[in-house]
Formats: sequence, structure tokens, C-alpha cells
Amino acid sequence: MKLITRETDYAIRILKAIAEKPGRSAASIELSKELGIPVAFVRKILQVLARKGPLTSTKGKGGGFVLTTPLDKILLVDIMIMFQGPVSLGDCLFGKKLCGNRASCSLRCIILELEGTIRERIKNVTIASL
Amino acid sequence: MKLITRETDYAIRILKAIAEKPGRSAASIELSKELGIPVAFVRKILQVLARKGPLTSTKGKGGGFVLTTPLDKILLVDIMIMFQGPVSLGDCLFGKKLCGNRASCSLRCIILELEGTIRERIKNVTIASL
DNA sequence: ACATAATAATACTATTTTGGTATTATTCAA
DNA sequence: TTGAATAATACCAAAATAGTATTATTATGT
Repeated sequence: MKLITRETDYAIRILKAIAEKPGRSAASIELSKELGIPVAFVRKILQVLARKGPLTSTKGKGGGFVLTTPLDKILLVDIMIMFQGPVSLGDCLFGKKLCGNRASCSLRCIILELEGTIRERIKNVTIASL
Repeated sequence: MKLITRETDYAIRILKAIAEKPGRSAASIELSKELGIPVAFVRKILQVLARKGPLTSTKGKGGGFVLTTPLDKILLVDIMIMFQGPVSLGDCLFGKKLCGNRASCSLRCIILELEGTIRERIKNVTIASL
């Protein structure tokens, strides 16, 4: 079981790589080579980051991606949410039904409690700190 | 993302159902009907429980499964391990390689720390308590 | 203006994990 | 000795994750 998925991990690496090139824009091919991630996949991730997140893109020759937010203002959780959805341990096993005694289901309580612990722990973790 | 998987959940229900029939053995069809889980799947789970765990089976007519350990001596973790493997949040994204700076990778540290928290929290949870 | 080098958008394919089924062999007891 | 049960194992299906390919659009240098 994975707390962070491959895409999230790549996204973090990509953000860090871009941050190392201040003042200019990073092209997907460049990032691909540098990080050893397939170009097409890098692009896919860059698109998500540009649409929902802390990058802007410029098209055309000499174009590429630029950070709009410094790494120490980008939260890990937000990247996780972009690529994996909200942090949750309880992802409904049964889509609400079947378990009639959900409210009193102590296993569920434990899971929710642990979920809270995780959320709390990573709440303030920035990309810069990684 | 799920802390416990469907099989684990079913296994717990099955154990509890069997415990409610003390002194006699429970047949898979009976459990299937009672819990609304497909027979074949119940059997598969029962087999694992009988092989690695806290059940014995008797074959032939009137056979079925019987608890060999009371529910308050069966740990949730052990059931989880049977059906999902060891509790872990870091399941290798890259099979050891790629991330050269693993030792100092602070994300990994956070994940391992949280993993420890989870382990600690569920360490003593028994099936009886659920 | 136009060609070209870049990204944008999206749809598709592949792999892995999880969930579930089916089939055949074995065992026990009436 | 036969039939009702489990044992064992191999198979199939759906969903999630990982990755690719294809086509459209945009911007810039000449």
C-alpha cells in the first residue's frame, strides 16, 4: 500500500527540477532527460501542474514551464490531492451499504483516527522541505 | 487508498460469525448466506484462515470450520498480514533504485514515521474488540 | 506571412492489483 | 461405497495505476 503514488513522486521531482532553473522556462524534453522519466509522461504531469497548480506554460519556441509559486509555499498535500485525490485510508469498501453499523463500527473509528493523524502530520509539509 | 482490503474485512466478519456458533462447526454455504458473500469467495478466505490462522476444518458431511483461538486472542494485524502482507505505507515505488538519496530523503522519513504510528496504534487491536 | 518548434488536449494501451469464479481432487461419515 | 462436504489450485474480470501516441494549437524567428 502506498501513501504517495508514482505520479505524485514524479510531480515533486519535476517541481524541484524546475525550481533549479530560476529565471528561465524548462521544456518537457529537458526535464525528461534530466529525471529519466518518459517525455510523454512528464508532459502529462506538467499539464496537470499547469492547470491546477503552481506552474505556467509558455508555448512556442523557447517555451516551457515556469514556477509561479516558490517551493516553500507549495504544500505536499496539494500535490497529492491533484494526483491521487484527498488523503484517506477508509476509501469506501462497500460504497456506504452493507455495513449497517457503520456509526458504531470501531474498526472504522480506528481508521478515521489514523487518517486524521496522517493529515495532521503532513499538513504543513512543503515541497521545499523534501 | 485503503488501510484494510475487502478480503481482510470479510475475514473479520467471517471470524465473528463463526464465533457466534460455539460448539459446532460452520459450513461455508451457511456463512455465505448469512453474510451475503459469494460462496466461492468465502471458501477461499476460509482456506487461508484455516491454513495460516485460527481455524480448523473438518471435512465430510457435517463438517465445517471451528475457531481454535478465541477472538480476543486474535490480532487484527495478523489477519491483515495474512491477506494484505505487512502493514506498510512505503511500498517501494521504484524497487530500491532511482532514488539515490534514499537515506536522506525526508519524504521517506515522514512516510516511515507514519507507518510506525499506524503499527503502534493497531498493534493490540483484537478481533473481539471490533 | 509562414514554417517550425514547442506545448495543449485527449484518447488510447499496458500492467498490476484486487476481487471473484470454476474446476478438480480429496476426505470423511452415514 | 456413495455423496456431501472441504482442499487446492488455476483461472477470469474489473478497476486502478502507469505509460504512450496522436492530433491540434500556439508562438516566435526569419
